[in-house]
Amino acid sequence: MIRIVIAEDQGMLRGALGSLLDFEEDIEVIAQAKNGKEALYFIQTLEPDVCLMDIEMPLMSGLEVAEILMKQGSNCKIIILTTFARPGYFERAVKADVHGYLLKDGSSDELAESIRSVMKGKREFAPELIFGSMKDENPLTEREREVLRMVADGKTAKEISAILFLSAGTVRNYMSEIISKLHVKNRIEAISIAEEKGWI
Amino acid sequence: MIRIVIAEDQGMLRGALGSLLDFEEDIEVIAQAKNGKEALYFIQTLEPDVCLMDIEMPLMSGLEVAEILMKQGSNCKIIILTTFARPGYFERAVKADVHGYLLKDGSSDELAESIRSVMKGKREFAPELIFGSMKDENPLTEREREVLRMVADGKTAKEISAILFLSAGTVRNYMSEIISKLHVKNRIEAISIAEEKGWI
DNA sequence: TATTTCAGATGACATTTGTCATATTTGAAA
DNA sequence: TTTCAAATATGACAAATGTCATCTGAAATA
Repeated sequence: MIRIVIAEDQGMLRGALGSLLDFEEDIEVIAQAKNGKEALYFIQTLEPDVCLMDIEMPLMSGLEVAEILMKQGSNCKIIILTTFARPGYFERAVKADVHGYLLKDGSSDELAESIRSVMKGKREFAPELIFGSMKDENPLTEREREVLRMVADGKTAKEISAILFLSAGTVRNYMSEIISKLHVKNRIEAISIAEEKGWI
Repeated sequence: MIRIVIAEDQGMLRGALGSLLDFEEDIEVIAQAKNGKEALYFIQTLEPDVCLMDIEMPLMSGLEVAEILMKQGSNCKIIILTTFARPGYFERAVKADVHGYLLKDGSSDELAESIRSVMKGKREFAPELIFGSMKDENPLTEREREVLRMVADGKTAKEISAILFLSAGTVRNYMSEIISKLHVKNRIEAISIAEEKGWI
């Protein structure tokens, strides 16, 4: 019997997947988490074989949970299940040594098959990701991402400079560099692109 | 037997809901649409009793489909099933005379109950919506929304003025007015707020 | 009819944003 | 050890953005 935990913040999908996977002869859904913290807790206390993990969840993202578990040397096999094929997310997931990265696009039958496959030690990655993975690397430095994240939050150069203890001019330079690197014409486009690619 | 069509672009949820609702004794899922156009086609040709409709879908939004069906005097009862409790969406849905507006947060059992209830002529609205509905009205005029949508798209005042045959100054005035109405400090915050509330 | 409202425009102004050249320091890589 | 990239800074400038007061003409409405 494969013991699994489902971590997914959208109630309807969480419930539906839970019911459907529980119908499978060899799979048992032992817990359902609605945010990252719950997921971490369930995995640490229940030690499931597999965790089906959404990325964008409240309190803690699925990627953060995977990274913590890796550091702790957990034996639970993580399968990321998400909507977006963002290269940034995928790369981070691979680095966190997840056993699968699937898109919320296939059927639940395929999902059950992937779970069995992962239990046998295989890795399951959505084909869309394999091709889109190596190209489209994040061209931004850590500092630039930090700045862009705050800009995306509506902060002005001056506010950011105060938070980061930089001069306002430096913050402007970063934005200029970001805009140039992303080949866009202003900060708003930069935000769109970076969010779309999962770079910030 | 209640004949239903499911319109939902996310494959996993569509499939899972389809399977689960089909397990119900009195419900038959006769078609699954993955975008608005398909949904419209299925409803017009198959004449289901109920359509479970997502809002944000490719090609045509669920709200557009509902509006078209109302104009055509369709008998199919529409139940909107969406993630966001945006007052803007809700208001539009009510005007399109939908029979239900539920959030993707409840369980699939509750969903089945709501479908039965709607078949009996009742209207099913998520309680979160009822309270959030009348307040938080969209303060923006049509023109302002138009401008803000383009700004959110990364366009500059000059580009927008060319598209709308306005002067660049007028576009700036609109943005100024928008920023003031939304009580924010710049265009980026204005975009965030308006998108969050479903105003653009 | 008189009044108000709305879309649109202008001009002036301050502020913010984006670009560029250039410089220093520091740590990592060759 | 030299070299290079990253982080930081400054100053100058152009362009875009945000604010305000004011104006017109058309449409709605009291």
